[in-house]
Amino acid sequence: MATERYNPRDAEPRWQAKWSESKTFETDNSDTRDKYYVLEMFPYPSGRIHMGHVRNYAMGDVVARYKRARGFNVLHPMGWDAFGMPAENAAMQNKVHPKDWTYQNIATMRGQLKSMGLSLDWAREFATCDVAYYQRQQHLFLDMMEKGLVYRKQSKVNWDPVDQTVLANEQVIEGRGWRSGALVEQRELTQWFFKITEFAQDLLDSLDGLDQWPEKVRLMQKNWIGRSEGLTIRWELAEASRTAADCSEIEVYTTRPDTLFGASFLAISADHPVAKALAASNSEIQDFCEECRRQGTSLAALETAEKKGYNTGLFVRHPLDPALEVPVYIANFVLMDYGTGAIFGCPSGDQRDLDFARKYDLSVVPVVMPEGGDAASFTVGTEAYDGDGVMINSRFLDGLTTDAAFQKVADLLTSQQLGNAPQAARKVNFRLRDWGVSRQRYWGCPIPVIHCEDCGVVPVPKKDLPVQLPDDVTFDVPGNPLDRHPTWRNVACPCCGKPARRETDTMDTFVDSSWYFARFTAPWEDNPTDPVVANRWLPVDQYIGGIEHAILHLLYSRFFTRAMRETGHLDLKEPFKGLFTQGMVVHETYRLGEGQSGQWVAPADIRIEEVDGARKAFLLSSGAEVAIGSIEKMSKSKKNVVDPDDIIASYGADTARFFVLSDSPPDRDVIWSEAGVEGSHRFVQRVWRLVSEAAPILSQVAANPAKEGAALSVSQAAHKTLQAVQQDYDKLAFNKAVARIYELVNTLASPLTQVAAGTQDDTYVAAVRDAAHILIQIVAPMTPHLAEECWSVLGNQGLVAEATWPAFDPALVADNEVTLPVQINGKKRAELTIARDADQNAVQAAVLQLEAVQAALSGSAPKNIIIVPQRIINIVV
RNA sequence: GCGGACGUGGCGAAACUGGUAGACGCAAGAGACUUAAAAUCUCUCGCCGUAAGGUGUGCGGGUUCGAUCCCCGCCGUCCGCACCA
Repeated sequence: MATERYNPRDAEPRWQAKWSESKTFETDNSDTRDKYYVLEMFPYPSGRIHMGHVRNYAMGDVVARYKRARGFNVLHPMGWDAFGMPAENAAMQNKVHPKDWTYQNIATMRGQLKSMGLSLDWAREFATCDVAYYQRQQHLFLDMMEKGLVYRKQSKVNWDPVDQTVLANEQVIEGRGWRSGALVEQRELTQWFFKITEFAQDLLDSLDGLDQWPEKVRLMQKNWIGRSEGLTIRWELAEASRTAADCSEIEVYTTRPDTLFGASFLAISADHPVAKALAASNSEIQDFCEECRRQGTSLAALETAEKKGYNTGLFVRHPLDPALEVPVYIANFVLMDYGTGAIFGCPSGDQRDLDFARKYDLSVVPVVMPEGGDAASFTVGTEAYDGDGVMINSRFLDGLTTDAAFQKVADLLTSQQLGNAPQAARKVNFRLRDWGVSRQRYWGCPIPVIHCEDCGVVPVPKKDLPVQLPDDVTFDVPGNPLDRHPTWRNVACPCCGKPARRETDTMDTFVDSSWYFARFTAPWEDNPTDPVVANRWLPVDQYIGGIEHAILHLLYSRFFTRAMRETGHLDLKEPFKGLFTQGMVVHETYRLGEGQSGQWVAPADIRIEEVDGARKAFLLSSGAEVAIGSIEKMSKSKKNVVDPDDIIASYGADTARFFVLSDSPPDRDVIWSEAGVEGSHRFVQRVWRLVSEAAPILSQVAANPAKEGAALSVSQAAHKTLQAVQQDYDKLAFNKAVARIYELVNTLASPLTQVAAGTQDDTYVAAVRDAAHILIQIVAPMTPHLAEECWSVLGNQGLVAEATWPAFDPALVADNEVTLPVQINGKKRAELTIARDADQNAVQAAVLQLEAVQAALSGSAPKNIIIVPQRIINIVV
């Protein structure tokens, strides 16, 4: 019987409309079933969705649909990370208002996402640039200010003098602004900061509890937070040095107080107060410090930068022996904002210090040798020894382990007085810095404060929120339009009523994405959250997104969750219980011509042929051969992009979804290929053909699995697959689920064809219908439109999207007989099929009867027989 | 430099963390149906060998009845951090 080909262009919009009409995916906060919150990282509205989005949202959608079928009350929302620079760049280039540009992009991309058939609750959609959203963000900011989690301080920034804006480190390329190309200056600006360091220890400790996060991400965060335990030690300046330094001591942070007797110099940062004091009266020092500051802008230069120092002529006294005097250098490798901006150098125990000492001819005293070494002969030449070991040349520390020496020095110096304070203090240090959120830009959330000459920094009263971005701005002049707006920045002080001015900085867009997951739980609320509702929905059970957000976004969100707890908007610490980082979608590249004159060619403009067993690419227009290049992340510059719209238009959303979930494990990159997509499309068509051809007969019999007879194997295959796919979905192993489903379709092909031919009895048809239902339900999370179409053609009422997950029959899943591989000396030589519950003796007796075994033994007794129940038999001869 | 991950057919991969290596898909080849093509269906497909058989999970060792999996030493690829005291 002939059926029509499955036409996704007809079926997909139809089912999307149906889901929308019946509000299938709108979530009710008052539903009392167990909750499940699945969230994919929301997109930046750049203009169009790309394949990476398709993969990300397809994965989330499988989870959402699967959990819904399993009976959970699922929250699966979507929104837009809508503030940020590209909108301003577009404004400058194309004279379009950032707001218009952004909302137009959102409209386009919303349409694209809807065409994917995602089971999203669109009723909760918002964009972070919606006034309603950023008003609540300002509310949070004020609450955090009140709790002391927000403060202002002077901070060094990369300043682009042409664009008149602050640049992020990654926007500085070889010391120049990425847009303007101007030499970037280091400027001191007063900036707003979030006190993320307040939670440093907790952010670190809690990582242990995030057992559903990738180990890799936890490790990255751990390193980023960078906890170290050490000692701050005060070094007294020699009398003669005090006047020039304008102080009497230098404080140093060290994690290796055990190596103190190896100290041969002190090095301070160019920004250290002592360096500044010296520079004031010495132009050479001033020049050196300037040079140190300049090198800080170039990332590449840092790697190879030579270790340079300037001998200040100052001396400090050794804390363990005042008679020892140690020279003080200004060094280009010492950072002012880590530790105390000053270090002591122990050349024998640190490669960098050793290089420095060799360069400036400072003494190198080995103080630690590896355990079991010989103290008399141990020397350090060109390689420092920075491991643990035994103390030498360290007077009263000699013979101790590094660990014991650390403790002994720490105890001694913390109880020893210098002046009227302890000479040293134990100190835990973090690499993590406070989060600077000020951006001198228009398209962001305005920081809700007012600067008054009399009252200082005054928070905007909550009743006056939102502080709304003015629409009448222009981008024809560089700099922040808010800063030069004629009226917006002028405002009366909320305290004294005198003329004052608004803060014109806006917030880093990472702030916007640090709490959107909480807002989704009640996006209509007047307050940032409804704490009762938010606490019930959070944490997000499964968060899915790119590994590129492993550190910043996830760390900031963890911080915000803690801050929102302190301000009463939430009551939990960790926002994301499960995290999954998906791989990219990559594609071959094609290049016409070589070297400089070469041009990238889009996949759509070529055809692939096999010539003498080798794949070759040819230009469609001219037939010219095109070089097939490496497989890389899809990018506009390399033209190796495939537009999801095109794919959906020609193959349908189900094919696109199914393809991005097949083949590669979801955390690895998947290679987009035309052949692969066609394979997925063939699968979709095949399922439809098999089911629809059998449908007229299947629909006349109620589904019922077979317990015996001809259809038993059909029912067994279906129920086994059901069990396996269920486990795969639980582990997000979509590629394995796909393989299982292919297998099931292969086994059902013949039974379905036989049913269609009308050659089978009712019992058989009932079993096949049961199997078909299982197939439809297990593919439904991946190819939901196809599933609905099949479901309906079988005459079923209601939607698959609303159907309960089928239960597998344990009796059909367990085999009565097992086939065991039989090894002889570890190599497989035979198979033995035997009752599943056969005991050891029965197995042994049976295996010895096997021809292959008898041949191997040739009459003699086996040396050993290993029987692993239901696994394997190994006979050693 | 430090930290981490990975390495399996022509390709993407699987193998219940010690038990039949290569499931499933892609590509390729042969055949059936067709006037023909597409679609569909059947079969073959790690390597060497006509075959029996041998061999095989980056390379070299080790533990074990048995190793893709555990241990030691190399080689290679990718990612993160980067003067952090």
